[in-house]
Amino acid sequence: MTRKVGRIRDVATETGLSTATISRVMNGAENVSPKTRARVLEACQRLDYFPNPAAKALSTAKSKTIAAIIPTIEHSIYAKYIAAIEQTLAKRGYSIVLAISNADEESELEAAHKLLGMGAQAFILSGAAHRPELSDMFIRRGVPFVFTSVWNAVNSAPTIGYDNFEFASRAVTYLSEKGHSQIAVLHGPLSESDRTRARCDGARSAGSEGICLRFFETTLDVTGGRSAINRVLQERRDITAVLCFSDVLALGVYFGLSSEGLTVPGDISVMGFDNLDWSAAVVPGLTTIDLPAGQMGEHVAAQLVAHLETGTPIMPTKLDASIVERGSVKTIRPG
Amino acid sequence: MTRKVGRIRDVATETGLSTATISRVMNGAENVSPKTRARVLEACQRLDYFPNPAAKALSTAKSKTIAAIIPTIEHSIYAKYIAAIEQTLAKRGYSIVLAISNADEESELEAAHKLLGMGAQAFILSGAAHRPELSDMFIRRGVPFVFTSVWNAVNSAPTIGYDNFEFASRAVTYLSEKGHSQIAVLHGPLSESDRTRARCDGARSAGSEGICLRFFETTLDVTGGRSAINRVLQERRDITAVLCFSDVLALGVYFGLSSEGLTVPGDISVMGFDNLDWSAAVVPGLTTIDLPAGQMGEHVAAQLVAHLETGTPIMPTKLDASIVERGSVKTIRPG
DNA sequence: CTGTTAGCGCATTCAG
DNA sequence: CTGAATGCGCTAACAG
Repeated sequence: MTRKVGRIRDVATETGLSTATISRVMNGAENVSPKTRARVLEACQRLDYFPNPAAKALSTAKSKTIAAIIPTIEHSIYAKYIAAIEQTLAKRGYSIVLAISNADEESELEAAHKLLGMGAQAFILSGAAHRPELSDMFIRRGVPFVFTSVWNAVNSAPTIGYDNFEFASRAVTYLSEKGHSQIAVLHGPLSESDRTRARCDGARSAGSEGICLRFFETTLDVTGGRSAINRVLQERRDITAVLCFSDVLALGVYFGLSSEGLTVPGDISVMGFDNLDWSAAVVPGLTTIDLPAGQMGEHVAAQLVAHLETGTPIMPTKLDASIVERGSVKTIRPG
Repeated sequence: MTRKVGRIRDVATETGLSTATISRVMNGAENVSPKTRARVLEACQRLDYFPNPAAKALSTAKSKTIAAIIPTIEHSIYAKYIAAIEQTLAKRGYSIVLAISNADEESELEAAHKLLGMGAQAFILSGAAHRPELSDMFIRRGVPFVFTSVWNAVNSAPTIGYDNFEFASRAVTYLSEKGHSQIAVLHGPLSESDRTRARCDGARSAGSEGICLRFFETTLDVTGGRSAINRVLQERRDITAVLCFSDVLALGVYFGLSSEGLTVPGDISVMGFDNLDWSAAVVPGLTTIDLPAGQMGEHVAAQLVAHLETGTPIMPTKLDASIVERGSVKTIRPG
């Protein structure tokens, strides 16, 4: 078996030029005569030459790779987010290396270690709860990082995300304006996500004015939504609306309700969180908060690349979301 | 600003040892005295030393990185698959770099180029339709690659996946055994996926024996399922079962049917493909094909790493799937 | 058990 | 516009 791939030196001897010139051509430097450039390009083609990534990275101290550590990829909202990051990065010549922490701070730290050791130039994290060593590590090494999916003005590290507290509060307000005063709030495991905790707090903050909130924790999937709504029905038949902190939960509620012979919004109103791609297609269409997951991904990716390339400081960014009104919430008493 | 990170040489001078010894310690070589090892480790800690990934990669010609190019990440089935790959690779000290091709062969080729230039040591592709240059490129460079999500015994490249043709055929057979002879088949865009084409062919192959199949192409999402079932109802009121080549489509069918006042499986039986995590939670539970997405991810990742580390040849692997029977398919005339 | 010596493949001065 | 020389940080023989 002959040598796997050509090296810059092969191209140099082949063309009778120096490696410096080849390098110039490969990197699109201006100061190369068109003739030479053409000759080099032709030889590269012929020898199937491809600059060695490791050598290049070593020489330039740039791997063109950005790491993202996410709690899980199996919730569509994260899939959308990752897709946006990848597309944005790709457009700028960067790649994304992925790690999944399973919402565990320890795994997150380990993953960060590993990805640093893989040459990631910057990090995209999720949420606000992390091991303190995490930031320390990035700061010591001068590796830029940003937290997403949350918004925290006073955070020491830049944050690009949205205010979960506010969104939840807004959702409750919306529901109360529709005349609902007995509201069940369905949410995922509090222990796993600071975003969930923030949403619960936000809901509570809006709920104090004469409307009664009941919280139900469950697993963050359709099955969880179903079992939670069953608990709701058992405990509180006076509930008129259920706010789900994920559309996935809402879907479970739809089915749980229908299997009890109850209809949405006739018997109970349902509101979601996320605005997943199917939220418009269910019957009735799900009224939900349109989380800017895609937009967030684009923002983080774009800003991180800009920072890496030109030193532009990373701007803490607070993304907004609106409530998309569809058919799942009924007005109980007008005005 | 002082130097970002310590280098091996710093640790060497700090401890009064040679870089070779430091390197030995960092790589867990046996032939280092415990005392020396401890001293080195301590110094690494203190100097916050971390081997430079690029230098290491250059020296060893190993980046410990594997690339996956997928058509889309927004279908849960792929998310599950990616998660499995990531977890398996992580356990073995490898990372996954991701690219999304949007089911476009041209983008796929570009992405492969880019990821090669990032130092990926192996490639995980999806489907069987690719630009011929793709394989050429990998072969020339001696970069291992495998195709997934499909099964093709005669493929030149190793394949780890399942037989879409067979699964679809099996699904139709299942339905016909339940007494259904007028079946609508809902599928995504034929032009975008060879797996979809294989499934259609498979269904057709099983359909020849006195049962009538009608194919409906639509977009591969819940909305697509809804609109397709409407077309079905308009064109063929004699249909008793609909086979969806994705659970996502089936969900749309559920809602489309219910909004027409039809019930599953009372009026129409529905069968899916994928067995997504919510398929058991919908009402009625969705009878579907349990695609081994997670298993497939583990297999590919494990085999690729084994091949990279020990040269174990990659075994073409055909994964099986079973039909999980839940409540969405009714028996029309008993056995 | 530890040190010395070469590269790995490329980018980048500095000359010319 | 092009070439020669040097170094990026680490691993891997080869000595001792």
